[in-house]
Amino acid sequence: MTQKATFDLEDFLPYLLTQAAEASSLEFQQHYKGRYGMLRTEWRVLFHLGRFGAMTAKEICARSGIHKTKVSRAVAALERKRYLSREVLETDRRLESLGLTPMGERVFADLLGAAQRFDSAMTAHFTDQEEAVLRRCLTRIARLP
Amino acid sequence: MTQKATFDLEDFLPYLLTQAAEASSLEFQQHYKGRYGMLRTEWRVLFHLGRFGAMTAKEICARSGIHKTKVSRAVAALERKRYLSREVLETDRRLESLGLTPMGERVFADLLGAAQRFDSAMTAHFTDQEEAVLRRCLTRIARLP
DNA sequence: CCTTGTTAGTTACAAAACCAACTAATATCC
DNA sequence: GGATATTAGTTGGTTTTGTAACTAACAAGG
Repeated sequence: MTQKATFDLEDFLPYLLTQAAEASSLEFQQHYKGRYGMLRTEWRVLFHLGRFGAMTAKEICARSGIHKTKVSRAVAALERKRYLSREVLETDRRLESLGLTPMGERVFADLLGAAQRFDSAMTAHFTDQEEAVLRRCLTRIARLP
Repeated sequence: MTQKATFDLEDFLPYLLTQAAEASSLEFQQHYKGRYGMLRTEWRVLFHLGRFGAMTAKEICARSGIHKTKVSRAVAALERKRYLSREVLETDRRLESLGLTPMGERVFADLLGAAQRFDSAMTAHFTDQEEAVLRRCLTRIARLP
């Protein structure tokens, strides 16, 4: 990219990314927070369990990159809401299999649909080519370190 | 974009945006946090003052979109660090002109350089065309609501 | 002027994130 | 087999954020 004479915060990619992320996340919050009183980490944990089936907290951490303390609190919150149930594994009693309850499954189905529609509405602003580039670049940035 | 059969969290744009934003922000944090003990809002306020010169807190809010309570706390923190000084305006004594001290200017110059290098290093992973699309899409998303 | 309304900025309190220490169960190694 | 180390998950204490109420200065209408 040709170098600019001035450098504003809007030219700084981490800033641009943060602004875009906040704008889109805030809007989608309405669905999981407004309708189900869930926090973002709870929604993400619910998603993983709904999408991939029962697993341990450790596996959720590995898949999502969320820290174990956040997962632990999200699991406790989802359990209080009766969206999730635990079962200690007899093969290794440190481990708990975490699974969605029928109610949790219904919430997941609802939020999954909302997420798909939200995503479609967002990408409708772009051409197929733009969207492909956007997703590719974001994926690469997310894996940078 | 052609519809996918399955929908994973990685396909959800707000999630992808958040992951990319966190990855890039975390890395750049080292500069302002590691070297100067600053929080992100402090860095952003410092940037605006360095880039555009002295202004009131209200103007920082308008330019940056940061809420006034966060600006208020960031200003107080920057003042404690002696990077910023205030001057009550006699024309309207509710207003304070906020400006960087010489030390604040030095910190700004250092961080500005770091930001430019960081940005260049990031965009080096993309073609000019990809970068243009990326920035355009992000800007549009950031202004969605 | 002098009540009423607005604006700039701060502060107080509650919600949430962060980090580090902790418990309980299992694995390892002599 | 028993001390030591690891691993899964939780909890406590501190920082940071968010929200809403607050103060001080100015503005406007009567």
